[in-house]
Amino acid sequence: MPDTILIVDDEVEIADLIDLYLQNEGYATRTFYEAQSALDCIKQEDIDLAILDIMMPDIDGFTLCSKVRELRSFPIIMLTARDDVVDKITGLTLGADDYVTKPFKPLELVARVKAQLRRYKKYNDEPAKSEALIVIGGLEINSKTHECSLDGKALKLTPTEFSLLRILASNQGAVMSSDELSQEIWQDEYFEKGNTSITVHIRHIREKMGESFENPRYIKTVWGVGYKLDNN
Amino acid sequence: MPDTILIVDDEVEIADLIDLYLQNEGYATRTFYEAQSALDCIKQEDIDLAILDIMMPDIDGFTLCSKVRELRSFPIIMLTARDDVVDKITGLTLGADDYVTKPFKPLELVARVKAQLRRYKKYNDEPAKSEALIVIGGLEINSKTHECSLDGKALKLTPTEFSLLRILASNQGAVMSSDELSQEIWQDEYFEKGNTSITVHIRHIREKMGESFENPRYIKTVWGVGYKLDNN
DNA sequence: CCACTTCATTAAGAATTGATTAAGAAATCC
DNA sequence: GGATTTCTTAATCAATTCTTAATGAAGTGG
Repeated sequence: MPDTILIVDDEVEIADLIDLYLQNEGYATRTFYEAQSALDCIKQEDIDLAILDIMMPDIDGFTLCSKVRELRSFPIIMLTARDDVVDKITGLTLGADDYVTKPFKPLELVARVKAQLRRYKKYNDEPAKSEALIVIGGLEINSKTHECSLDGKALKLTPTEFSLLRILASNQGAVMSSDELSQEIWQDEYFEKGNTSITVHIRHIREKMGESFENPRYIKTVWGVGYKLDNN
Repeated sequence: MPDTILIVDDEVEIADLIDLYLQNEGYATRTFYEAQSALDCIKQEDIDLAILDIMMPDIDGFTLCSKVRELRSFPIIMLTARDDVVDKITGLTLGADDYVTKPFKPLELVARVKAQLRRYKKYNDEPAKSEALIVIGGLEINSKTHECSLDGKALKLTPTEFSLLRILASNQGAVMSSDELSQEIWQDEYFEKGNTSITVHIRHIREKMGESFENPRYIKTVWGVGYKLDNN
């Protein structure tokens, strides 16, 4: 039995586009162009994941998200028009599990749907990128407050340094190449520049963490491959 | 087996340029200068990613994109002449996954191709995930963390050594010639060099595993043929 | 047993890769 | 708009890693 995805977006073409893609991937879909009937649907049917637009005429996505959360605990992915940080933080607080900004790439959305479903079904799976608080040994990274501390002592990181560390931490143990890291940090803009600066940022982070390249406690260099962060 | 990239652009030089670059990267290519035969190709062959020009005489790229999407769900990268925001939104809505504006830097396009394929495969290649950890007897190879251990004791392998061992392990029991191993490790660059160094790498691995050539526990030499890894 | 092939071993230098540093761009903040 | 922070670039340096080539040992067939 395929997973059922709920789609709510007042922009008909967008909703239908998502619908098409998810159906092509073998999911069952329930598509609504306004919030109220979507809510009714949730009460009656078994939904595995919801994709909610934030900007909607009758109810805004945040309210809808809250209402859904009162009823169910399946993953929620929010669609937002711009890369609005405030929206992002608010949304995560309200119970959304992931964020996609419009205009989005359909296959990326599909990928995130798959990722969320996988994570939801297997609790032991790696933590999601949107996980607010990541703790690895004495290292704490709070995406919500954008704070970071090592052994209880606050680390003052620049934006790029923070992103880099968060990405490494949320893929704990996994080796990531400079290419992958660049792509994660800068999304699409990265192609216009090289990725040599990753090593510099790594160095700065290590410096602030009091780590040396020869004897790292957290950030390890894997020669010829990339970097990884773990607590071994 | 390399990924196959479909290229459609009525400007012959552009199409051929892209073709050349992608072939140099080891991709298989199908290049067309008009849309119709490209569509036929998609129906018949296994394509992993498409690069479509927007401005074309017979069908415009948007229409082509939609038609492709009705059939397949691999990533699509669109080429646009101007940096037109409206086009971008429209294109993404229609199902393109990325955008490159002309004139573009060939290596940037290549980078985007790689990025899209990586993202797509990450969520669509189940086998890749399950192969992350290979266990043969007391030998453990973790591709994700790039760690390797024998009887619980960590082995510190160089990149090439790791690749070599991983390839042998993932073809457990099968004899592989030096040629095959070279090809697997270095993909296409391998033709530029010989493959005599395989024996040296094998030796280093054996040394680190505490194996001797006369009495190997895992890596066996098959005279006149190659090497194999098993637990007999 | 002897030529011939194939693999093992070794060591050196060539090539690659990451670290480090500093300076100039770019972005951000007041 | 000027000052400050942050980021990127480029050049140099240090280390790791790879390849080559020479020599020796082991298998193979006559």
